[in-house]
Amino acid sequence: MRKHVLLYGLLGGVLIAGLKAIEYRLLVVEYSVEIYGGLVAAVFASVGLWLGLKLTRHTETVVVREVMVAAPANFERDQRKVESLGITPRELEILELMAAGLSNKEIAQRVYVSENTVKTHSSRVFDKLGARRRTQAVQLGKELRLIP
Amino acid sequence: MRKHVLLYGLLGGVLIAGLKAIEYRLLVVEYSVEIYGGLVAAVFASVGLWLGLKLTRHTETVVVREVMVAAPANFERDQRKVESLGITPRELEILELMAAGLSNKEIAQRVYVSENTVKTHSSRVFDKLGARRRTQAVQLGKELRLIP
DNA sequence: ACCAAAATCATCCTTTCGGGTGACGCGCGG
DNA sequence: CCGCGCGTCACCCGAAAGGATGATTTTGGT
Repeated sequence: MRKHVLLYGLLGGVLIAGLKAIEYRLLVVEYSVEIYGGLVAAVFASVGLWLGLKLTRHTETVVVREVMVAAPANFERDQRKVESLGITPRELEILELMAAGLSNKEIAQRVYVSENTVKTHSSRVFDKLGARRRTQAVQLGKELRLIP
Repeated sequence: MRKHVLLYGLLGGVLIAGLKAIEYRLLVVEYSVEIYGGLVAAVFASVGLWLGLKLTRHTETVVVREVMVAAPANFERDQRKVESLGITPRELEILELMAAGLSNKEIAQRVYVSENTVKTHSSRVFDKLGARRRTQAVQLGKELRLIP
């Protein structure tokens, strides 16, 4: 800012000096006064305009417009809760399939493991979520933003 | 905008004329040239600066930031689907409690009926929804907007 | 290479679910 | 009055789910 003012003043001085020189050289020319008056006007107007623009260039008003967004469209897993509960990726996967309404047997076929394995995973999930039934686990999973 | 330009030009003309008059009146004064040059400079600089400010004052940058707003707050039951599926209010109630993760026994205690009754209700709901498991029924119920 | 976590599978046992069936009472409309 | 829809309840049986425990294999990081 101060730089601008100094520059401005300096520029003014130089201009005045220049004009003075011009004045003596163009004394013989008629309307020299108007000419250099116009010059001065033009230059300073330009500089002023430029300065004005410069000073307000970054005066942006940020308008935040809140938009209703379909909530279920963008689901973001709460990774912190997942970690704090110590739920593994596989367990999360089984939980999702449970939420989709699949039985243990169907889940087993889907992920190519034995039904026993699915039961183990689900048991662990229930334990970590504090759930006793799969419907409860699903409900908690959705509430805690672990699954969509 | 054009108004500004015209005003600017007019003001320039007036100033020039004024200066011309001043010039003749102050001919005797030394440095009259510098004085009115400075005047011109000052005036036009001011005008330019003012114009610059004026032109950019309302340069608002509209930033649309999509914000997640509590969307699931508004649940509207699809009454048409409820009727078309022939689901009774009581069945819907049991379905909601199932979705909350309650067991048949817990539901029975909650609504003051026997567990057998809850089982018949749930069986009917499964039949009407085409579900084989309660988790599936819950999933379908949410999908069809029968329950929140 | 080694350790810990994760994933896998199994077995035994209990509880819960779900299907099927039958029955009873109540209220409402033909 | 009688039928119908709804809500209620019961019994049986097989399937699915859940708890407890132990074991083996994969995998990821130091």
